[in-house]
Amino acid sequence: MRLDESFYLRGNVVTVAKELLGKTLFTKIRGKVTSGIIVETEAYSQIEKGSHAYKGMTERNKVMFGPGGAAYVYLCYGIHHLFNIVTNVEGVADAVLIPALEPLTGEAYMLRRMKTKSPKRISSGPGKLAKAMGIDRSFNGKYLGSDDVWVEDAGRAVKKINASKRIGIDYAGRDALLPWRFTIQGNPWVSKP
DNA sequence: TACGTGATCACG
DNA sequence: GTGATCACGTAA
Repeated sequence: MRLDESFYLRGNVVTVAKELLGKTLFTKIRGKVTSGIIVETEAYSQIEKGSHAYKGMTERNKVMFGPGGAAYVYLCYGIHHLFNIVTNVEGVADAVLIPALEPLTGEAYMLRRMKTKSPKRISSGPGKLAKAMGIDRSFNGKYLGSDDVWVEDAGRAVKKINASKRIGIDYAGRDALLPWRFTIQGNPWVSKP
């Protein structure tokens, strides 16, 4: 069953980040459907330095200030696209980064996008995930109820969630230590710590 | 451990 | 305008 906006509009981004584990992310691009189980998430809140929204709204992050349930996609280091899901109500800029998933359907399409024949770790890392799923900046601002990108609850149970500090935000000082990275413990598709 | 790569942001 | 910076990935 497809998640609707009430899932994303909730006020606690950490809760939403945890509950996204085990859900299935889909994209459909020019008729090509790919999907994967979300095995890793990172929560970002407007009130801490790790978030793009910490210093207020800019042209890049304005989607984060809209209502939950939109995709926030941006280019990082000039090369990689990173895929986030905006949460919370309009005016509060919370978001969940999706760094890794376990391929489920359309793996052949993912391999072609990655230009590799090895199925291993094609989506373990935020940049690789976006590339494998065909996500680029044209997805920025798209609502997750659209026909291009959505999340479904397949009723998959998550046994144990592991919490750790988020990756790549050392500049955030004390906030870099927040244990807001969540992974499905033991899942081999989780990105390297 | 080093660095490619280009949009973005905070200055003027 | 311009320069520093950046929620990564890969090679070595």
